[in-house]
Amino acid sequence: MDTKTKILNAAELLFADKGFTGTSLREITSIAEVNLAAVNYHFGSKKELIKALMKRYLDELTPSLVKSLEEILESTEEKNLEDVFSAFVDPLLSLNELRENGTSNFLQLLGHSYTDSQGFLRWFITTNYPGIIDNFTAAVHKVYPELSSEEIFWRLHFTMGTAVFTMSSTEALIDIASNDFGLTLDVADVIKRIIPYVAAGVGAPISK
Amino acid sequence: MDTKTKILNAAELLFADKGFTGTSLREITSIAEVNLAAVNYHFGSKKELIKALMKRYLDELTPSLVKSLEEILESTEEKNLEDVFSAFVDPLLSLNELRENGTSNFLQLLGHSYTDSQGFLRWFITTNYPGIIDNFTAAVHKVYPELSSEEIFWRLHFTMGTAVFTMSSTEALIDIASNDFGLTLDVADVIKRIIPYVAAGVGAPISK
DNA sequence: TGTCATTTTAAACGGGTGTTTGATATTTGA
DNA sequence: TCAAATATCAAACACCCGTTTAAAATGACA
Repeated sequence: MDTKTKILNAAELLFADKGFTGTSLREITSIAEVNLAAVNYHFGSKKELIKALMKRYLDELTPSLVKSLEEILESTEEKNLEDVFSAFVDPLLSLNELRENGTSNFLQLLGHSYTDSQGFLRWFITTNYPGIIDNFTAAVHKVYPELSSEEIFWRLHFTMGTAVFTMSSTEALIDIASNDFGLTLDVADVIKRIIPYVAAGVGAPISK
Repeated sequence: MDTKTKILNAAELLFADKGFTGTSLREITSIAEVNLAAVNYHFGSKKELIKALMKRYLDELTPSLVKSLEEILESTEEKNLEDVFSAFVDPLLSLNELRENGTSNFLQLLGHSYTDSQGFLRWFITTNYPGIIDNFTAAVHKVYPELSSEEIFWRLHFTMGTAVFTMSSTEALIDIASNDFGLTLDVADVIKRIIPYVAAGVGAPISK
């Protein structure tokens, strides 16, 4: 495995767990078993490393997500909101085949992009806005025409909040679920529980 | 204003904006206009300062939330899920009267507790679990008896995710909403948009 | 007014941070 | 094969971190 990949893999592990500001380059290069200076040599800076890490997932996710949503848009069959969200689920779960814990790692990284440092959220949205948000808006509009695109925008972000937050705290929640309800759960289980929730949320009646 | 309060106010501002690990004691004491050593003198450590900051809100919020939920439990009138969530909204919005931007600050701090450092989420839940979660579960159970307490537990956490993440990114989102839809919004507007969403989410049909 | 506890202060402590340097290996292509 | 480009390395850079110290200032109370 080449140095760049070793760094990205170690960074993903640590960033997802401890956040961007909470993880040092020395921890990363130590786990990656490469020299400290390699990060700046290959990526330029810590900030660029973070972007490269997100890009590695987004390059995989965005096209399959766009395709999945377009299939709904072009389909002649009757579709409902759960179908629209299931269009999200398969591309997201396929990140698990790409890399171990790919799905939850990506969503946790996305969560840190929201809260860790100002600007990453904006960067994420602006570099992926047209592909994903427009298609999502169109797909929701198809199955729920009364909803304005403005309202869809908000409900999409509520939905992202739900997914991202849940994944960021999956470990703690699975632990609590096990202690209080005697359940053993994995990421796929949690996602299956989220779908009815967010589908109902996006499909909520329009308030005045 | 005494030193402790000056520190707490400055810490709240910075922690909410930049997270716990992203904010240094030197920034805090500089903005609070107190000596650097005052934090360790009055609070013991940075970690204890964070707990004191959360406690300042929770001492205010928990009793009024419990009371608000108990009113629904004891009410003989017919209640629906939107009523249950409105029970959350008033106590949350009243934090705005306690302190400027109190509501969004608290929710952002809560968000950082989840993602910033391992352990704070657990601390928050265990110190507030009986009061809030049990009452919420009972209130939801009253208006939606078919839902198991296990399912309610999950849907409550999805709801917290929605609220916490929306507030964590309110600034960016309000900005985008203004650019793309020509809207001017404040926190109360956003919360009003969230309620139908989360009420519908929690009230979603039970999946098999 | 003088004593004693409380609070504030400047300075230093030991250690960790991201980044840069210049020398040394390693790989590449003519 | 041998020079040129690429990659790795240990060491140092300048700076920021949370915490501690011991002296100075302030407060309360007899």
